[in-house]
Amino acid sequence: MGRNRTKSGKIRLAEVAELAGVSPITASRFFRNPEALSVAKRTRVESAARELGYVPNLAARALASQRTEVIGVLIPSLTNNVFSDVLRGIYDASENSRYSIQLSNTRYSILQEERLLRLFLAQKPAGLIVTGIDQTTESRAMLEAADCPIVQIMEIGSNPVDMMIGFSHFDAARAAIAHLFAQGRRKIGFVGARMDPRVQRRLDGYVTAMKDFGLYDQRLIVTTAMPTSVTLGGALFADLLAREPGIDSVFCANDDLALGVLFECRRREIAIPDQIAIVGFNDLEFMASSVPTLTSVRTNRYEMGSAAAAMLIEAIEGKRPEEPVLDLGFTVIERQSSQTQRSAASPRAPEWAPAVQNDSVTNDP
Amino acid sequence: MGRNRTKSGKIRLAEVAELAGVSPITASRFFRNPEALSVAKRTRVESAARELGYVPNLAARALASQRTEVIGVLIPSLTNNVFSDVLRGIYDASENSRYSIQLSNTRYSILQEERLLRLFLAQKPAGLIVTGIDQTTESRAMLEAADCPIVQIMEIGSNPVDMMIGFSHFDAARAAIAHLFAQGRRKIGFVGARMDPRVQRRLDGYVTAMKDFGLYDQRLIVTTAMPTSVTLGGALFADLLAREPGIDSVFCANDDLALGVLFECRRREIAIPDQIAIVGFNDLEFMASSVPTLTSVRTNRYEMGSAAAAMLIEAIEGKRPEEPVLDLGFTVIERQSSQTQRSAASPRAPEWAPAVQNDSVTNDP
DNA sequence: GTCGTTGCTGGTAGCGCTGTCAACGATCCT
DNA sequence: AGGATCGTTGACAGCGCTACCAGCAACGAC
Repeated sequence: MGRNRTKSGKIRLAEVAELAGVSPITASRFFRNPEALSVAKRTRVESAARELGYVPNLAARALASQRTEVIGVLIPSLTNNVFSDVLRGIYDASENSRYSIQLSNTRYSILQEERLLRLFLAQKPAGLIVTGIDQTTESRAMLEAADCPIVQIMEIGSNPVDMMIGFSHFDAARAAIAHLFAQGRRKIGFVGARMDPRVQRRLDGYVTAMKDFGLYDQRLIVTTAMPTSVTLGGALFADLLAREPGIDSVFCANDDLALGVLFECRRREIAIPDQIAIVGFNDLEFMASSVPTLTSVRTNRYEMGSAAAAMLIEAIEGKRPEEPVLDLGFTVIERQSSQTQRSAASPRAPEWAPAVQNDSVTNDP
Repeated sequence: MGRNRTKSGKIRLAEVAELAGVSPITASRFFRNPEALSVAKRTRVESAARELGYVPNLAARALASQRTEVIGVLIPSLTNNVFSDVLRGIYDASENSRYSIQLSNTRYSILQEERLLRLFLAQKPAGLIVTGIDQTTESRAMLEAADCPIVQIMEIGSNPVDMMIGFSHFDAARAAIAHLFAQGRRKIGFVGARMDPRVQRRLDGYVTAMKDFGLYDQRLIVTTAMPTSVTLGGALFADLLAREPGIDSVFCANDDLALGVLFECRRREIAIPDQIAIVGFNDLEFMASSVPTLTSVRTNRYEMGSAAAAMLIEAIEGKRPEEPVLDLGFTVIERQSSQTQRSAASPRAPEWAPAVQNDSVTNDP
C-alpha cells in the first residue's frame, strides 16, 4: 500500500473553467456567489464541476482570501456529559454550512485557554465559540480585538465580548433551593466538585438563597477541586453527613454527584426523600429512571450549542442578531427524590417510563 | 467593536528572515527541520521569530507544500461516553504535535461516513482515524487508495486498511458470559440497544458462548435499534422478564443499560445478585459506586484514542510500527452484581471507595 | 593536487485561488 | 440622444510559503 504522499492528479478551478468555457474567475464566483452569474454560465460551471469531480482547495482559498472557514471552539472538558451535548449541538448546526469546527480542550485552565486562543486567532478563524465569561485579562483583550464574531456559551453575564448564549447558574441554583424550601426542607446541604466558575456561581446562588431564607450555615457546604464523579458524590455526601448529621436535603452541583449521593444513601439505608431529599443539576438522562427518580435542574445544553453555532454563522455572514445575549433558561424538574409527601413504604414506583414531572418550575425567559 | 474582517498587520516569514539576516528559505527551514541549519543561524532565526511573535500561516504552508497538518477523525457519536473517552485520548496525544484534529460525526451511518470520508480525503489530510471495520465497499476503496496513514479504532479484525487499534468485542462478550457461567448462572439474558457493528459482535460472542455451554436460547435475547439509555435498559429488561421470568442473570451490551437494569430490579424488588446477576460493558466510572457495585468489562478507551493518535503521527512522520494491529484487550471487573456467594441481607457495602475488584479476568494480549 | 563528497545557503518559480479594477453591453433616466 | 447605471465578465497580480535545484566552502580520499 503506497502510503507515501505523492502529488495527486487534482482538478483545479482552471480545468473546470476551461470545460465550462468561462474564465477561472467566473468559475470561482460560481462557488462563492452563484447569483452573480447569469443562469447560462451558472449551469455550465455547475455541470463542468460535477463532471470533473472538482473539489476546491481550501488552503489556496484561505491564502488568497485571507480568511478561513473554520469556527474555533474552546471547551473546558471533553469528558463531561454536559459538553458532549453542547458539542453535538454545535456540530449539528454547522454541518450543513461551509464552516468546519476546530475544537480545543482548555481543561478548565484559563491559561491554557489563553494559549489556545492565541493559536486560534493567528489562523484567522471565521468565528469563535468560547466557554464562559471568566477569561484572563489578556484573553479578553484578544477577544475584543479579534477580527471575527465570537459567542460565549454556557452562561450569561452583563458584559459580552460579542454575543452570548447561556443561562444564569445563580438563578438556577436559587430556584433549586427555593423548591427544597417549598418542600419544607430547612437544613439543605451543598455538594460540589471541580468548582469551575459555573459551579461556583451555583454555589453563590445556593448561598444567597439560604441567606434569604435565614438558613445559611457554611458548614452545610462541602466542595472539592477534584473532578466530579459519581463516586466522589458519595464521598462528599459522607463528609457532609459526618459533619452535619441533621441535614434533610442536599443540592448537588451536578447529576453525577447526585447519583453518588443516592447510592450512598442506599448504602447507609437513608430513605429518599423521607430522610434526605436530593436535587441534582443538568438533568441528565438517568435522573428520570433512577430509584427513586431524581429531581434536577434541566439545562438546554444541545440548544445552547446549536443556537451558538447558528448565531455565529449568521453573524459571520453579516446578519448579526439584534439581541446579542440569549438566555436559554432552565427548568426545575421535580421528581421523587425531593417530594416531601411520603410515598408508600416500599414505593412501587411509576414504571421505568418517562420522568415524573409534576408542575415543574420553569424559567423560560 | 470592529467585527469585520480586515487585513491584519501580520508578520511574515520574510520579516523574520530579514531580522535574522538570512534568506526566507533558511528561515522556513528553521521551522521544518532545524537541524539542517548551522547553530548560529538557528539561534538567530529563533530569536527573531520570538521577537516578532511570528506565527506561520498554515494556509500558505499547506498550499505550497501540497499537504495539510490535519488529522481527520470519524466517530459515530458525540454523545456516547465511550467516544468521549476515546476522543480525549486522541486530543491529548495530538496536542503537542503539529497536527490538528478535524472531527466528524457519522451518526452510526456508514453512508454518512462515506460522504465525510470523501470530504476529508479531498483536503489531503496528513492522516485519518476511522471507527470500526465495517465501511462501505466504496469507503474501503477510498481508504485503500488514500495517500495517508490510516488507523481504524475500537475493534480489531483480520484485514486492516492500514493500522488498527482495538480489542475483540466478541472475545470480551464471551469472557463476560464465561464469568457468569463460572458463578453458576445458567439462564443468562442479553440486553442490547443501537446494535451497531460492535454491539452486534458482542451479541455474537454471547451467542457463541451460550452455545458452547449448551445454554443458548434465542428468547433470552432482547435488542432494539433505539439509541441506548439508562431508561431503555430498564424497559428492555422488563421485556425480557415478561418473556422469560426464570432468568438468573443479564449481560448488558453497555453500562447504561446495566444501570437501567439495576434500577428496574430495585423497582421490582428483585435482589441483585441473589435473584439476578448483572454484567455491563465498558466499565464506566459509576459502575464501581452503584449499590450493589456492578460487574463490567473494562475497555481501554482513552488508551485506544491516545495510542491511535500517537501511532498515526509516527506513521505520518515515516516511522511506521512494525506491527500494524494493536490489541488493547479488556478486563472483566468482577463486582457485587455478579457474585454468587450471598452477601449479608442488607449489604453494608465496602464504602463508597474504589471498585471491589476480586481477581479479575484480564485479557491483556 | 585533483576530484568527489558533505553541509549549509540562497534564488527561482510556482502552489490554486481570490481581490481589485476595468471593460463591456444592456438598460434606464432625463 | 447622451449619459448614468446595472449586471456580468475577464485580466492581472498577488496571498505566504515551500520544492527544487544550484552554488559555495570545507573536507577527505586517492
